[in-house]
Amino acid sequence: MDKTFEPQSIEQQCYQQWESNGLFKASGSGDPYCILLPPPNVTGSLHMGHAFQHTIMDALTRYHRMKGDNTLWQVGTDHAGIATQMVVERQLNAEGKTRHDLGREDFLSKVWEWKAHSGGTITQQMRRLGTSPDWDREVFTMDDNLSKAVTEVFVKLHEEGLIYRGKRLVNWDPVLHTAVSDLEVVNEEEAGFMWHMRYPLADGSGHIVVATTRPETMLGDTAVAVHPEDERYQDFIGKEIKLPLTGRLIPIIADDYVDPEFGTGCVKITPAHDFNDYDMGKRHNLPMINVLTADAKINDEAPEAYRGMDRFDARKQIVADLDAAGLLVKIDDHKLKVPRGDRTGAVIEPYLTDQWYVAVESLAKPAIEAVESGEIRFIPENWNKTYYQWMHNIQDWCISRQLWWGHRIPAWYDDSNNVYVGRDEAEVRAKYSLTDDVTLRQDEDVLDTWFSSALWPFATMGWPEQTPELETFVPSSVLVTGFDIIFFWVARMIMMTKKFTGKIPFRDIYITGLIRDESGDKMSKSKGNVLDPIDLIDGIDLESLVAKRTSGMMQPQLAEKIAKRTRKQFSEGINAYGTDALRFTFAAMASTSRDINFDMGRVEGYRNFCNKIWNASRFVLMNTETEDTGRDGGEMVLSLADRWIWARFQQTLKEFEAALADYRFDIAANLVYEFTWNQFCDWYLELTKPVLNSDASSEAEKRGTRHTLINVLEHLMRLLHPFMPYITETIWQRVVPLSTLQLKGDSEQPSIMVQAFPEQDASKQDEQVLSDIEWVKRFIVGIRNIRGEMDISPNKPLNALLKHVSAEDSRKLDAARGFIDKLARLESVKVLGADESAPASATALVGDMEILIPMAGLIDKDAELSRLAKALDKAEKEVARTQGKLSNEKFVSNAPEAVIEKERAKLADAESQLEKLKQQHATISAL
RNA sequence: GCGUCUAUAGCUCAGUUGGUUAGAGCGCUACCUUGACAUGGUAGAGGUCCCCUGUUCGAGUCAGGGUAGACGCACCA
Repeated sequence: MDKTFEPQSIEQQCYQQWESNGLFKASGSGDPYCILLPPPNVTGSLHMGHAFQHTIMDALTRYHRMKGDNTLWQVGTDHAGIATQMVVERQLNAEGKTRHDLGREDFLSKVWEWKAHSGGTITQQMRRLGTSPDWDREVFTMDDNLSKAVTEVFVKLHEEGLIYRGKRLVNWDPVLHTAVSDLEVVNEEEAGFMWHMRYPLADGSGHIVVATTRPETMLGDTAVAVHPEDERYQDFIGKEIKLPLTGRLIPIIADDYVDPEFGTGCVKITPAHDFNDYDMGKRHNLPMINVLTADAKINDEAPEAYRGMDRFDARKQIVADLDAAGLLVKIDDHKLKVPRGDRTGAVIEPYLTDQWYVAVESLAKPAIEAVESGEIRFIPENWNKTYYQWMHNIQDWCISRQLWWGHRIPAWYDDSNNVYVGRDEAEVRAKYSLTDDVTLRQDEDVLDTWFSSALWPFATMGWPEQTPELETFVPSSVLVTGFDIIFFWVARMIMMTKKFTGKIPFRDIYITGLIRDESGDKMSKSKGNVLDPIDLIDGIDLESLVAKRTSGMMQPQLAEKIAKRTRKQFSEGINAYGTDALRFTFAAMASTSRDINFDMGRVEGYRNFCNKIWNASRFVLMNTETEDTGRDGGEMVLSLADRWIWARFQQTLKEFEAALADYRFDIAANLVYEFTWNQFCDWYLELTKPVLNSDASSEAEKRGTRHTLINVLEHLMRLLHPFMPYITETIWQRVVPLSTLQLKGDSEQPSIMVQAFPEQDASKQDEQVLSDIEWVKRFIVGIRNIRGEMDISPNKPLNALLKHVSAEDSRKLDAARGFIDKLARLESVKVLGADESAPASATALVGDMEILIPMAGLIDKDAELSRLAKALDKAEKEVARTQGKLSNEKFVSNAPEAVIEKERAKLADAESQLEKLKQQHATISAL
């Protein structure tokens, strides 16, 4: 084996082996365990959030597969209507064309072409991460069977009246020329203005001043509203205004909605361009005048002067014209929330159009109940509050999009615009008895991408066919996802799955935190702080990293700053840490926190951990590969250390599985890290050396230790495998032939990933052995302590004297003498009788037992005195603390007996220590 | 406005139902090339658990109030 772990030399080959041997498939036996991959956009490439979530999903999948469950990780990608269409349109634009030049059909075949060519990026990257979904079941949301499910759901919901078409105000993206749902609009506060404009009364008797942030919409005003009880405006209610620039007459109305405190207390009402005004327009039966075109230019409803102007140019012109007419009162600075499309960043317009909607109220009810009843569980639990809050106020879902790429709406119109919904044109004709002479044209619109995503839990299992998978893997076991798509996706899956299968889609919803950079900022291209998980695996040199971070920027002026920052932070580029280190980092960071600041230091630390595992394995193999490990029988004697490491392994295993059951991957990761490094490497491997290297040990003892070394390592590899698939597989391949494991699966090409997870074995949990080794450790550490602080070379053999040795101490000493001599490097150990006096010595305490290292020629008096002073101080504080507690009458009468007992024991310990330390201090001082 | 979350070592974070002297990794200090590993070993330093008040025998943990920050939903034209 190489001296250091080289991940790149093993990973890819390892993965190909697993995939080509079909090891990712559900076994078909055992309890079903299923995870649905949140389908990433085909346009996407793997980011840190994916890598994090995929690590969690893969760890769960591998763990349950090894536990013997019938484990399926269902994989697939999403057609991502808007995102994908934008990518392909951008390519066309670069050639100086638009999608309209190609026409719908040709454009769509271009998109399919793009998908075939570039759509596989993310799934290839997932393979680099070592993920183990069943690739043979990979699904694309526009596959035929998925499309069939989409149509089926649409038709059924329509038949039940839960999908309807209507003319309403929608969020309109004037760049994309499509409606978007509320969720696709982000409202950010921006600096703007409040214009105060004078509206003259029609009878010339005066005027009223309205305040607005959007003066250009005045072209579509159909009323001015005041509060019914606003004393200032009582006389105006019912009068008419002559709307400036248009000359239209509009009424002054009274409505509770108006806040008299805000602005002037008079609101211009534009029902076709504002959601609140729309409602008011309905209440008062106001006309709705749409003054905008689909790309947000002024349309022909407006006076000729403004027609064809962009909305923002029109704003300037209208303000100027009002000013010129003496109607502009003032302009105040004003902060306002500006709605922008989450894809385009364009300012969204409320826009009056015909769209398709899902009436969600009746679907929401059972979806709320599924969580309230505990049938579906959020982890961490408080996310259910977010869920309820949204679900209780849920609005009808606008599902039609004026795009080309997506599931086309299964609705047809005749020449009189009567609408017919059905699975296809033939069915529509039959259903509505339409003869062939009636021409039908299909609705041009497609469905919101999230409509098909909502069907993911059952559509991927073959619905509407009644398949065995549908039976077995619905509900799935756990959904692992980020909180950003609870509404977009999670809630809608619950609604749709309940509706169409009667079952819940998943039992647990594990909501992960969001990966941010090391100082808590969101990773974004414009901040230049994005890390590519693949770069952490393979490494990247500085120049390539800078180039990557500064290329293709929306705002090129930021490039210089980003380059500078990158050069400072990664002066050496990024090392190749390997997949296992990256995965382990994600696992270790997966606490309940909602923001996770990604710290490169952690990856480096866990890369070192990989190396530690690698070298520990080298040590084990060096001592076992050409030796008898007891596979074929032969007498074996297990040392105290051998029995201890098994007991310690069992303890770790138990806690590890408990942590996984609670989705506490951070705890699980820390447990195995601690066991591997601090127990197995630091202590156990050292404890085997005295056995293996000593002529005094019998062949049976050596065999027992070799057997333990190889088999604990083999168990450890299986324990670590869900988090670190590559390194464990690689080492395991070398280790398993020497172990006594009963192989599962293909015996020609065995793989760790289909072996059984280590089993908890109560018979190996041995408290006595655990406490014996703790005693040994304290003994050894005590001596090392003296060496460290007295500056005695670790190589110098020492002679130790022991005082106050109990029968129990004596037993432990006998059992562990070989280990202690070697690890503490002792030349001799002598137990002093009660009446024997000791020479001046440095001391260490192990419980009541005192270890003395005679100072003659070795020890610096002052150093030992200061060491003792420190220990004395500690002991004194402890005595004072416990005494204080125990002398408190209230504590003694109120605290549970066990707690009091514990305090008493602590006090006794501390007092006896203090006594010994005082004596020792006196002895040394006297020298 | 309604709701959720966060604040612990220089940095990034753990700390279960209140009960040892509050932990880990990284970083830092000193020593160490010892035949698994310097991506290592041994020893060590480092904390007003954001602040205040309360409940309790006992609070990092519970309650109330504040401060600072993050996020979600709804929004006033």
